Amino acid sequence: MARAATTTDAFNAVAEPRRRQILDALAEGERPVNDLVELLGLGQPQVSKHLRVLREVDLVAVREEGRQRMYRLNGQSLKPIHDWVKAYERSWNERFEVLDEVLEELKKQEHDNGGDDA
Amino acid sequence: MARAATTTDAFNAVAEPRRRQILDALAEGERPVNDLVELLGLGQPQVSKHLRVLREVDLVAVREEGRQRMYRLNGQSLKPIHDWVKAYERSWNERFEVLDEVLEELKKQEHDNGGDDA
DNA sequence: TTGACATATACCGATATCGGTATATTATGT
DNA sequence: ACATAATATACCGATATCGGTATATGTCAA
Repeated sequence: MARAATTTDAFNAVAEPRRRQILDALAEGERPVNDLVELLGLGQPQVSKHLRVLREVDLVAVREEGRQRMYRLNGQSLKPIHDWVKAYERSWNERFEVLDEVLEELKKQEHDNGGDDA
Repeated sequence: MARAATTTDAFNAVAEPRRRQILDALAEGERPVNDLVELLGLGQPQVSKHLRVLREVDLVAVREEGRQRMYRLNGQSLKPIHDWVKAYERSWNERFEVLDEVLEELKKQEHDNGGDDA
């Protein structure tokens, strides 16, 4: 077995920085491939391949317009990632520190009351 | 060039589901390696290797205790991921829908006023 | 010191990747 | 019909990965 395919997950697809760059660009609106080629300074085939990966995990969608393919973002497919990291938010967010202190205090009081449940 | 090393990024490290599982387990508190081996149902060497990757991107830290290595979470290293996806939150969050409608309305009014800047 | 336990590392084979180059496909304009 | 533009696909070489197996390292206990 090797590493999981990039097309397995949003997690795997988004691990590649170029693909994150593409999503960031599309966040501002629909774009044809050549726009992205210029923006990334990467070869056209490479960009097309990255877009294929993003399509396969449903992070982007395409619309044909003449000989151009207009790519647009589908941010919803990032939700699983967001949901997962969100759970760790308290690790760095000061907003939770007060709450944590309160909980700690409650726990201490409970302990001071002794273990008897009567 | 090949795919970026798993130890490049939190993004790359976390793309592997086993490693996410490990972090989830450590979120509940410090654990020795063997605990994780049981939890994941994976070979001990494999777990050790996943832990190495997580260490290298600073997602976990170790503490020696006798012949055991107690691993603990360092959630702060997930912040870059959180920050990145957070920007896309409006794509699925209803909370933003009202705001988006307002902005859309403003844009329409601006357009109705005509393009002359006098 | 000898043996058992806990963990890390070395090596292997299979595989999917990434950028590059060349080429196929489809649409437009003349 | 022909050339050109926009995009997709095929092929290549290099590489890092993942699980598996075997082994090294270090610690405790008898």
